Amino acid sequence: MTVTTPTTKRNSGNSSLVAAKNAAFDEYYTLWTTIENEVNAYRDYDPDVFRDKVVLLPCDDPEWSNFAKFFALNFSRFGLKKLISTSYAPDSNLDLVSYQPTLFEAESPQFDESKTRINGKKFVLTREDTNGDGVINIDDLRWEYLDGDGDFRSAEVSALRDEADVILTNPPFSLGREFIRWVLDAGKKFAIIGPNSFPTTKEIFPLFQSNQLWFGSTGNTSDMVFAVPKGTPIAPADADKAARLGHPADENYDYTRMGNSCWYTNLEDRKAEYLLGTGEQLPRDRCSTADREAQRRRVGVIGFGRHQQCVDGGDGREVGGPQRRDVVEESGDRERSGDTELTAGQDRRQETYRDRVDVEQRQDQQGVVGRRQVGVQSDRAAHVLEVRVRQADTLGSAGRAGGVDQQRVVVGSGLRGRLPRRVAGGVEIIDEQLGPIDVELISFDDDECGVAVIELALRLRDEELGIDRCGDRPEPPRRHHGDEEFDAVRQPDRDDAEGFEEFELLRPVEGEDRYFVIQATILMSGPGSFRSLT
DNA sequence: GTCATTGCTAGCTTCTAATG
DNA sequence: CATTAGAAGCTAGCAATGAC
Repeated sequence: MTVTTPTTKRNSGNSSLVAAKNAAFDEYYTLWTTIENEVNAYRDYDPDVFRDKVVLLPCDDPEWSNFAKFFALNFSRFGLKKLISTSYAPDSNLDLVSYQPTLFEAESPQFDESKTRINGKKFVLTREDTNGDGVINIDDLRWEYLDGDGDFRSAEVSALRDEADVILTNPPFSLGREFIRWVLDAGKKFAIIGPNSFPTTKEIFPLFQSNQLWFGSTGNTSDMVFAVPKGTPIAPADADKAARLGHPADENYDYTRMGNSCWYTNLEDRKAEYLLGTGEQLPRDRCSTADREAQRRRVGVIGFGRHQQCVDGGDGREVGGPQRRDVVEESGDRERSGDTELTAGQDRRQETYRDRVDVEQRQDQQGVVGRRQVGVQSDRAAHVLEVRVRQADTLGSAGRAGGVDQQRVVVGSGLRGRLPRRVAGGVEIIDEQLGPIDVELISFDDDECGVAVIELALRLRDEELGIDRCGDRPEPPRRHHGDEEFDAVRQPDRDDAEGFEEFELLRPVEGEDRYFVIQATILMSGPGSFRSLT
């Protein structure tokens, strides 16, 4: 990982970047919690996501990498078939200032003074209890030198890739796009950390469009903290902020933060299933990858999801936080019974449409279209899923999300007070100017209305409006402006941060040029009260 | 108790120009 | 012209404090 040498003063322009390249180092360590939170999101969706799988961690030496430590520790619990971790040769790492082999390596019989500098290493953990202590863990790792330097593009590491089912790492950002291509070329599942600018690049954006990858579940809406070797120059403000985020300098590491790092993955999480109870549309055995993939492709999910953290108790239990599978299943039951469990008398938290700023040719339409209780998750709290549909049409320059936010315009006021109307096969809301989907504030005092708007949202996704049924047409028609899709994704996350859970972006299909966002917000009610989740 | 002011900070957003 | 493993400043939201 390369990072700019921090300065205490704001540098102007790219000089800082250039200086960074010259003075860069490659010693940024992903925190255990960063990995754990993200992996928990995948396992929360599918507890067997790693079961009987070969997991490859390129460029992750278990002597320092939390990736390797994390998966080694959880090897049995996750049901891994095999864990492979490779490291990069010190002499090939031009950013590495100094290198000393660890005692672990130096005291091993296969230690080689020359190879330790010019060869990468391969660490393998299998279901074989090599030391006979009755458990499979990091102590059972076997290692050897690679023939080459451990570059992921080498033939030998590519062979390991081909053997693997899932690949996770924090690759050099400068190689991140190449790394993603390297993974996707082999058709593998992956999760990596990269800069939030990836979706704006011409290589990655098409991959988002075609649902070959999406943002991970965690770390996308906050600064990501990394450990660095003691003495690494860090801007005091960054160190302070890392400390505020729970990572003050300790005896082993200093810590810094990066505001532009996030997860990218093609692993499933709750997005598609959770929104609108997608799971209930699928058969009970929907956990098959094929089904999920088909479902995802149908709905065109991309973008952020914010998961509540399931804290790993460290003993195989997951404590705290709702069990989301139960949420969906229970919600399905309720839905099938025709009971939307609208929280009558409770907080109807009306959406306030703020920031009415007239800006020509910009519009961002949204309305609350549904809310329903989706199940009791913890001892005392019930969760309520609020669903909104909005039209996202962020015309204008890309990369100006703030501008988009500020220039939000509320439209569709002509629909105020107009309820969805049941029609054959769905729900109908007609607006002369905006077409058949725009919804303004909907009260759920009328349960039928609540049902109707849910149906509306489903129709939006599943039927003729705003759906890109992938596969038929890999390139949906797009407008000339580049990043509106990304803007649209980011927007809802800011709109209602409290309890914000998921969203789906529905891309235009042939003959349709509007984008729609279905956004879900989780609210929680305790006994006798109703509050949002923060 | 209520309102105004101040201070802090999480979560972003904006700025920048060398480079290929 | 697109891109850049960046850097750090901005601001809404919140809490603390003070005035009344």
